[in-house]
Amino acid sequence: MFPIDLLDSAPEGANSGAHPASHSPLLTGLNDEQLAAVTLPAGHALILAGAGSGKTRVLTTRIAWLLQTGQATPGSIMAVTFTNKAAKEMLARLSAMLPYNVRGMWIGTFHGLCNRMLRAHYQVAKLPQAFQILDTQDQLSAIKRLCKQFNVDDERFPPKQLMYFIAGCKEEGMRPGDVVATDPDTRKKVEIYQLYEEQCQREGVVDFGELMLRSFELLRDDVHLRQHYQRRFQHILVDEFQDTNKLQYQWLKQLAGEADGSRFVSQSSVIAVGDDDQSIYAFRGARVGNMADFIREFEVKNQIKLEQNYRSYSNILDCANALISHNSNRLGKNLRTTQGPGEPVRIYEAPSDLAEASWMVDEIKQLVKNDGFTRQEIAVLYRSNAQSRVIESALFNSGIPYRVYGGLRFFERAEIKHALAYLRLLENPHDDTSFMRVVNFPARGIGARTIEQLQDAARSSGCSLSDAVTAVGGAAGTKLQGFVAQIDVLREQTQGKTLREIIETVEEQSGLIEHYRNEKEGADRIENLQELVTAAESFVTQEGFGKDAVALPLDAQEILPATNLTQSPVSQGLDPEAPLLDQPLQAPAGTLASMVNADTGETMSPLAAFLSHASLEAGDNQAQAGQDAVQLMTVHASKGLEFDAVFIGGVEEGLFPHENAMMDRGGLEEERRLAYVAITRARKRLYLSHSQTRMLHGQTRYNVKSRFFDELPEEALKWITPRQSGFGSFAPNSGAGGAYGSRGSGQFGSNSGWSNKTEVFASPVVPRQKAEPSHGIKAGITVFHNKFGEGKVLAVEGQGDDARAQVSFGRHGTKWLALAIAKLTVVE
DNA sequence: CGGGATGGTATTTTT
DNA sequence: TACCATCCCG
Repeated sequence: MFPIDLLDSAPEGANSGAHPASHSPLLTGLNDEQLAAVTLPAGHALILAGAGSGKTRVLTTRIAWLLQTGQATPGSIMAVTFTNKAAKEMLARLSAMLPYNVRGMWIGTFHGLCNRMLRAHYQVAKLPQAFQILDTQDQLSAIKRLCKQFNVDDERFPPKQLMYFIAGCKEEGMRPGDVVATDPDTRKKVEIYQLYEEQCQREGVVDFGELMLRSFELLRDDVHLRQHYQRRFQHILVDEFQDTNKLQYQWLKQLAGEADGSRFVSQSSVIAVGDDDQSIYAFRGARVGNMADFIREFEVKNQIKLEQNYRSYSNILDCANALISHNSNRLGKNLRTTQGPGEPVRIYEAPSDLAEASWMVDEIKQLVKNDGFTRQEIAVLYRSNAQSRVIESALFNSGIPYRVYGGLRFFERAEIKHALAYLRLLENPHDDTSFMRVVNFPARGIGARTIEQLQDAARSSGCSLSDAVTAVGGAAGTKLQGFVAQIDVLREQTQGKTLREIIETVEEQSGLIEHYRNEKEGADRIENLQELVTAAESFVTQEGFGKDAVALPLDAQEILPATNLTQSPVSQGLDPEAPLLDQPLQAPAGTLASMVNADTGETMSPLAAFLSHASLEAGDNQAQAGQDAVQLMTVHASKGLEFDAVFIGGVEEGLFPHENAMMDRGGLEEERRLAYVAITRARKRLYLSHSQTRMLHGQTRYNVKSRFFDELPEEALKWITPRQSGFGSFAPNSGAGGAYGSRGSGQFGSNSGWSNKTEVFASPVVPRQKAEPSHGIKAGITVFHNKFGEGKVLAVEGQGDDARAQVSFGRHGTKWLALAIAKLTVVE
């Protein structure tokens, strides 16, 4: 578990000022900014929370303060986050702070809360009660299936692209009818989007985007429901607001108030907490602009900046501040600390990616052996996953334990998905995605031919695959009916059983266990299947279903029939203002039996709840915690974490900033924010490194150091002398190094960096260019190439026919070109 | 139905 | 280079 911030270890004197309100133990230790944020008066507010400024503490303390001072009841509070991790964190802190149960409050992820709402009002939302949630994998296979069905040319319309299109539309709040399609390609995509929607509706499944959009529409279109929730949630707190997309913002607006002409009128208090400088998810629909829109549309009076940083020494913060100041259109913020300057930020230039990795390993050894750092507190960050390979192997070879973030998560593993598919079919036999996944797994002699027949039958009668099995004749049909019968038997068998028993029965009876038992590499998979039982068990008992977004018995207020909502909830004998103080701290085990939906009187089965949980929380993304291991992850994955020592590798043009990011508008600025996030992860020591050469896609690339180096304050940096051990083809000549010391980055801009490097790396491969060559091509000038267009010359080497130049062509990348062959014309 | 060959493709990612 | 998805064949 990684600490989210350092506030708990912040110096006691951080807030010595006497505040009248600080009599409450809740408020002690808060600095002025934090105190102001926590005790904000009713009304909308924006809290601009810098990295390491104690954002989570402010959020949770705010909620606790509202409750403690009687300004709010648990039922009137909603707190939204993006990740389950953040939601859990908030819940954990709150239950530690509050003397009573946090249950009554709506705390969760956007999707989790939407799910909760849709479960409660599934009829109004026109969903089956047992609707299943598709994750990205499921969504893609659903689209592939649809495309095959309708003979969509998957060359012209790759399923992946269609998925992005559909998800993108939903993020913007657009149904097929809302998309403005001017070209035939888009029209076709919209058509497929429409078909996809019909398919999902028929099968009773919703994807992540649909969860959000359907919930939004529910609020938008049902005035009683909307008013009910608006009245209920007097305090809405949004975490990581800079990451919200258009639809999420609209959803919040529905909850918060009504449009009145051109004005937006709201009775509740929306507190948006975020940091525009840490907005790094534009590529998946996040809209930083929501912050400005929020200020304008909600007529935000109170804006508070949390700029006091409790994490890093000032050299690190100076780097972060200086770097980010190169972005325009910021809301503006400067991190400060009372800690001293600390050590300088170290910058290392490696001759190759191998050498870079090997240097990191040496440095890590030093940190652990001499400087008292623990491996767990050391992180290696990189821009793209491909970079991890060399670092991993270097660490592996020197026997340093490490842990890589990312990769498949628990609920995404194939064997788990298979088991879940069976379970889903018990709940909802019309879930064709699940049907397809397991109809022939383990193998039952049901081949592609048979499936095609079945799909044809299902399509012509407009029913689900499960319902169509009787339409297929012959031996194939018998096999299909056998499968459906098997599912039916399972459903019968598991009736009234506990969740544990259900899963065990399904894993055994489906033949999954047997299948993996016969497989060479099956042992791990069987272990995972057993782990699934354990996960379900702990879901039922420990979590008590309160954690995640399932309809809770205590939420009976929400589960009112829509028709009754014309009356006040109070008239139903459900007082939304009733305090929940007298409720038990922990929900008793097996509370699910009491999960009655007041709407229909139906009970939400533990299985249904668990399936929602499995879709909404894919499980830990981090490998086996526990041992003291160095942490490897992308910069994106590092957001929200912090470490004593941080290495950022591959800080090179083309990689960081990434060349692909440069193509879209604002791409460079997002890359810079990404670098800002990376830098602010470090507490005590920070290393930035770049390499002259790098193996990428099986080709050696020659990269120039990142422009970001030029944006860092020289006083805070220390340029490390490369070691003299030889690595790769660009090993420095022995004795030629040692000239690095502390040097101004200003004297070599990104274009001239190379020639300076050659001073140190006086290798025969990259000789320093002294005399002006006759071809007139030299570093720094712009040239034109027939195929690649205009490019900047980074370096020139060799003479006569051997002469070659390294040219950076922007979107075409950086290339070495033989001047005798490539036709380069000098531009101007 | 499964295995091997082949070819296309390689930021970032949560729900 | 390395992974993957798809295809074709036994």
